[in-house]
Amino acid sequence: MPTTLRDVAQLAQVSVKTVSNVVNGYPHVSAGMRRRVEAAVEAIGYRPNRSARTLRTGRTGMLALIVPAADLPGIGGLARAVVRAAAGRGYRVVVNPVDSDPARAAIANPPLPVDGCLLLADLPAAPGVGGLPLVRLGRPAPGGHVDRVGIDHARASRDATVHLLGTGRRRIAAIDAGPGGPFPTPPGIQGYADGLRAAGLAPLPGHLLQAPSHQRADGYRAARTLLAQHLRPDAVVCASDALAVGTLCAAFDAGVRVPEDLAVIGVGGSEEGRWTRPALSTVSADTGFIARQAVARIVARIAEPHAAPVDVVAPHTLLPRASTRRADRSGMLHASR
Amino acid sequence: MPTTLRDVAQLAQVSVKTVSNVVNGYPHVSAGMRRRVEAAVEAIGYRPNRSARTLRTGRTGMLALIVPAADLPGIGGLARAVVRAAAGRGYRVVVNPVDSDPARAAIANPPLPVDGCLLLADLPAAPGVGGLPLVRLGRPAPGGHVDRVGIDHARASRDATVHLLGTGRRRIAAIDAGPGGPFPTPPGIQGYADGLRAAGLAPLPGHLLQAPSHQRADGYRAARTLLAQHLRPDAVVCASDALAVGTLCAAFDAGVRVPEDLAVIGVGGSEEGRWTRPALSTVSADTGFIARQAVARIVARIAEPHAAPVDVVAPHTLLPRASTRRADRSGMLHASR
DNA sequence: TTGTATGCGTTATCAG
DNA sequence: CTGATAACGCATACAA
Repeated sequence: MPTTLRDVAQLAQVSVKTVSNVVNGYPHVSAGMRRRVEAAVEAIGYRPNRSARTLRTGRTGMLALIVPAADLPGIGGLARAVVRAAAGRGYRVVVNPVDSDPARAAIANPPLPVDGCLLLADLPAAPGVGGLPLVRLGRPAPGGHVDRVGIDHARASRDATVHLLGTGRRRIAAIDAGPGGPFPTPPGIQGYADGLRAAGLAPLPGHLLQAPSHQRADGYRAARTLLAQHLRPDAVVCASDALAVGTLCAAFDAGVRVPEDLAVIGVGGSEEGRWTRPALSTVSADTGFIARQAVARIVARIAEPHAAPVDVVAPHTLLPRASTRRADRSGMLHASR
Repeated sequence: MPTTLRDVAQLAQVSVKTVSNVVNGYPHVSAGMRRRVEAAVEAIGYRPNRSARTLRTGRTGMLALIVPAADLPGIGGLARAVVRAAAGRGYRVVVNPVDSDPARAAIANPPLPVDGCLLLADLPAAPGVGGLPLVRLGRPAPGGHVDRVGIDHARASRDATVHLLGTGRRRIAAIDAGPGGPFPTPPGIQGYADGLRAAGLAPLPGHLLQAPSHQRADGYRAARTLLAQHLRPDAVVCASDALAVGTLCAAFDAGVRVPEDLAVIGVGGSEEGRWTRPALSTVSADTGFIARQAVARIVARIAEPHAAPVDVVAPHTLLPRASTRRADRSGMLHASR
């Protein structure tokens, strides 16, 4: 027994069009009429039928935020930021967790009645798949020309590396993750190597790891490998906070002290990193900025589907915390100053 | 230029009805016809319009999972479980993060075109708000008669308390959280007190804390208060993993060793609890069970809106990890064994 | 087994 | 400023 526009019209003794006008805030309605209709709406408890509205207008007023289904640090914070940013522009957001593998299908098969998609995570996705406007969050798509909003991961890694160098570390390792396919060099590794080179150093053999994905367990495994090296690193740059959390655990389990024996830094600025002990140093992405820009992008893309793709680089900030604290009394080889 | 059923019909030289039949898997269609139509569908790239379908049938095939917008441990895992369980019954799930305060409005104002809502978190919600079928996940609603699926929190707390007693702890404190309003005694506190009583003990004054909400920071603050007590507890039962993570951090920052000086246990069985150090002991809820039952409940509720509300109690398991490990050599007062 | 016709609740076009 | 009316794309009762 859903109540319709006609019911309201009947009760208020007006036409459907008038009710529609009132409901949609059409300006040219007399005040008296408006109040009469509003009273009827209230009395009968009318709620517009979104499906009918969508069918008619072709717009849903909803955006999908597609995220990996795994329980990863940082997703919650980004989701909240996106919801807020979208609300400011009259859009609702639904979050759509997808398993990493069938992801392609989930996107290609436009499952949700939405006006556009925000795609988080390193999911493979051709531009405009499903015919839906699409904006990537995070890393740029391997080859495709798609709108994208995110930090410069190479620079983030470089900044992290420089930070570690500044605290006296010299044997710095790196863990990146993601689909390695079309990438010549993963940006995390690239920036790390740049940072090292700028200091006249070079990555040691076996100090560059590429994990399959950004799970804490991937970071854990990679870190174990690292810590088993003959020349054990005294610091690790992780491409995400998830990897860094895994690294922290691996160090603890191996009896390696953080930050005394090993400094660890992540990328993302996730909430979870504030709640590890030692607290996790991280290169924090400005999620508010990313969310606002992403929403602005997708809105623009919806309006102008064939415009040239834009790449928005979000600012990042290094957040030094306990996990990279300078290790003054440790037996470091080249401790500076 | 969206392609419609008519376009397909025209191309395949059949009626719309036939195309509809094929698309919807109607059994009585000749094989040849089916293949012809399918070819046309493929050729033209037809995708059914969900809004039109929903308008016609009144069903969206979607469920909303309403969660708190905060970045909390455990939500991701539950969301994944719900998505899977729903997929098994032909439903898609959209996750809808809501800020804790305007939550009421977000629910009352049925925002999403869905057939039903699964409501996580301790949001206040009258039964059938928004006219949508509703199932609560987690704690039972204060007074309302609503379907609900979740563990028995009192028993979970009791089990946790008994576990701590079994490891030799005697000065056990408890931290619960949530809207305290209509609750006579929060279930977490209740079960904890029961467990203590069964061992002939009683809660010490100042050892029962009620935090405003299940944030890590709430746990942190409560734990600080606890650790500042004259008679410092040697164990804490937390009503959620989020509170427990905060407690872990508070202990670390205060120089209190876990588990030697303080045992900590949470409730939830979240992924994050596996990645703290020491790893967090927890009373793990069977999320798969909860998700399946919740979906079964909401499906039943959609079919039978006026049936009597059901309360499904999910099984829980105690997962002992390092954070409650028996402290053999510590200076405990009444160490048993 | 397949085709025709109707209406789901809205918005938009056009007169009044 | 307001009212009648035609789509929007689909599923279904009914007819063939």
